[in-house]
Amino acid sequence: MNASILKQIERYCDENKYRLTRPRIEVLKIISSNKKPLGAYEILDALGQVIENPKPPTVYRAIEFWQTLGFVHRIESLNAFALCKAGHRHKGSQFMICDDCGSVTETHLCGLPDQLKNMMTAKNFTPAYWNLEIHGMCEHCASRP
Amino acid sequence: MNASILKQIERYCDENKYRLTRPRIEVLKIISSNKKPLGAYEILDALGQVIENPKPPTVYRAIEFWQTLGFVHRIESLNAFALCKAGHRHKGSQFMICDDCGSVTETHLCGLPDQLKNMMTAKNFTPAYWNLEIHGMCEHCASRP
DNA sequence: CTCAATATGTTATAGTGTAACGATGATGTT
DNA sequence: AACATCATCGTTACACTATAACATATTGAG
Repeated sequence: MNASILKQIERYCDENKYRLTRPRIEVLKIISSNKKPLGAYEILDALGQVIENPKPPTVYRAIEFWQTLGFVHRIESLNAFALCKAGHRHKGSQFMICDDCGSVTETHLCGLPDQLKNMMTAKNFTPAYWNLEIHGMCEHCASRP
Repeated sequence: MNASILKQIERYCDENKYRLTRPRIEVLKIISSNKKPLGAYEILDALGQVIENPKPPTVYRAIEFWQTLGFVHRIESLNAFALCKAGHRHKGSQFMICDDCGSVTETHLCGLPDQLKNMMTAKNFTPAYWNLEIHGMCEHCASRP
């Protein structure tokens, strides 16, 4: 289901001379094949079924690689990582996190809301990147008995 | 300089029957007397100068207490804690984090920007609380050679 | 005073992340 | 092809962040 995104990422790396090494590919596959964000050690466990006895740095390095390229995001309040489903780089991330079922949905604004932009301007703060994590209850969980 | 905020918090706890115990007070003082957010173990070190050989749970319990009341916020992307300078509870936090000097400024919107609210509505997501951390460069650092 | 609830002290350990270093593999140049 | 160079990897060891569990102490209500 995320095959097209993976293809897209693969092509992006080819075109831009980023090396698609074994641990990077496997880590990306693991992250992309999960609906929910995964902790680094969950990724490590999964990686262990594909690569011989991997160690934490292997996972963290791969994560960092994908994060730098913008294809993986870190959900700070969960210490977890998720695939970015937007086909482009972006400086900001917004997540809706259901505290009931644990599902995480990313939304793409591609820019700070005006109200916030104004606040930055007022304080002469130059934003580089940002992350918004909204906890609450998703549609599905709200409509349950 | 944060004396008035501390007084305010003290009164709030008195009025609402929240117990102001030694570790809670000391931890709050430590957090409030620092301009920058502190890590839990930095707080622990500081606490050690006031209380005999404190342990991590002592710090984490006090932090959790103040967090629940809304007087202390956790900066997720820094694993650090800061005093909330608003005299009221709020469901959302916004921080501007200068990656150059490490200063952190909290702003108070008291509500999600419309653009985001609309997105929640569209997805039928019920927000409970949220946290926005904007990294970048502060006024002071931007105007330096 | 006594009970129940709340908070603490303490030990131990779980969970998350990184520094450091040698080995390996890719790339470009002669 | 041989070499130099740089990026990546494997591995060990450890640092940092956070919590479970249980015994003890303190508080407030009846």
